[in-house]
Amino acid sequence: MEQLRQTLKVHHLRTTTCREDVLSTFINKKNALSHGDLEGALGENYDRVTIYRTLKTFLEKGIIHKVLDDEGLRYALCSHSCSEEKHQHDHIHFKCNACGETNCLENQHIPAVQLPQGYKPENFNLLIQGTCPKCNN
Amino acid sequence: MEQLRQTLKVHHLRTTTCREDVLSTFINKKNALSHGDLEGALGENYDRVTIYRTLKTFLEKGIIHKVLDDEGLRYALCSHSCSEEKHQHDHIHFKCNACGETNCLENQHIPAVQLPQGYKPENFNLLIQGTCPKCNN
DNA sequence: CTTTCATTTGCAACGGTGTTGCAGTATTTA
DNA sequence: TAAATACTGCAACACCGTTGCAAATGAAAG
Repeated sequence: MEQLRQTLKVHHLRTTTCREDVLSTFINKKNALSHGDLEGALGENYDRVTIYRTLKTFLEKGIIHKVLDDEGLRYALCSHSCSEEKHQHDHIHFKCNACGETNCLENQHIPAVQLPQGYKPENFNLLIQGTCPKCNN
Repeated sequence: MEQLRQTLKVHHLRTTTCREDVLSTFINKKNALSHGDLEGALGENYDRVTIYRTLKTFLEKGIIHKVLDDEGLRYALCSHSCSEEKHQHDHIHFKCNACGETNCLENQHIPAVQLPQGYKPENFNLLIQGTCPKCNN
């Protein structure tokens, strides 16, 4: 709770109940969340637009990052605290086709890829789809 | 032209001008296309909805596949003809942040990833963002 | 504690995306 | 050429994400 405020303060954001709630939702549910998920969880307390703006702000400040799967856009906490200037996201996301959850695989890094001449890579994003341990029985 | 019809026939689709035009657009422009791109190119001739349905049909038949980047959804031709049953897409997409184009890197495959216990992968999707050869000067 | 100022929120409205139902049209097959 | 089937266009709709503006809230200073 105090830690939430600390996180917001570090990123020069005012502490508001919406931001606290969104942030703690990300921390509690560990998987990636869509705007719709958050609206489902917090929608009675906050306006749609406010949640959109909160996500946008968190994105810009490097608190969360985008996660893409074939169904659309989600967001997940940045593990290694990213800054507004630098986002380093060469980690892997796993989407389970059974339960639908998408998770970051921490500590897993994307193996080096040999690109053809002239390509200058800056960001890597690997999405693996399949079945997760929970659903794999 | 005759080849287009052949492609449609192989997948048990009726040859219509819309399908021919959409397919030839994919073949001519080599990069991944969004629905909006196609609507821009063909929108005067066909209804929005028809283009959506054409894309959906091509997806199901394995003629095209989805390409995701942080701006949304695009589609690209399947190189190794996929079937309705099996889609194998362990190739790499490169999105240029300068010109905005997204391309499939043919012949490039995603290196093996060691997943934690219990994860059963089925599909791999690697998006690399950076600068492409055309823009890299 | 109160005042002030900047930031944040809620509301209303809007454009874009993608889907569905249905009637009419085009394509295939025989 | 006719009949059956598949495809298209139109209208309508739900959902996603954004913007402008007025009101409310938080931070900081007196």
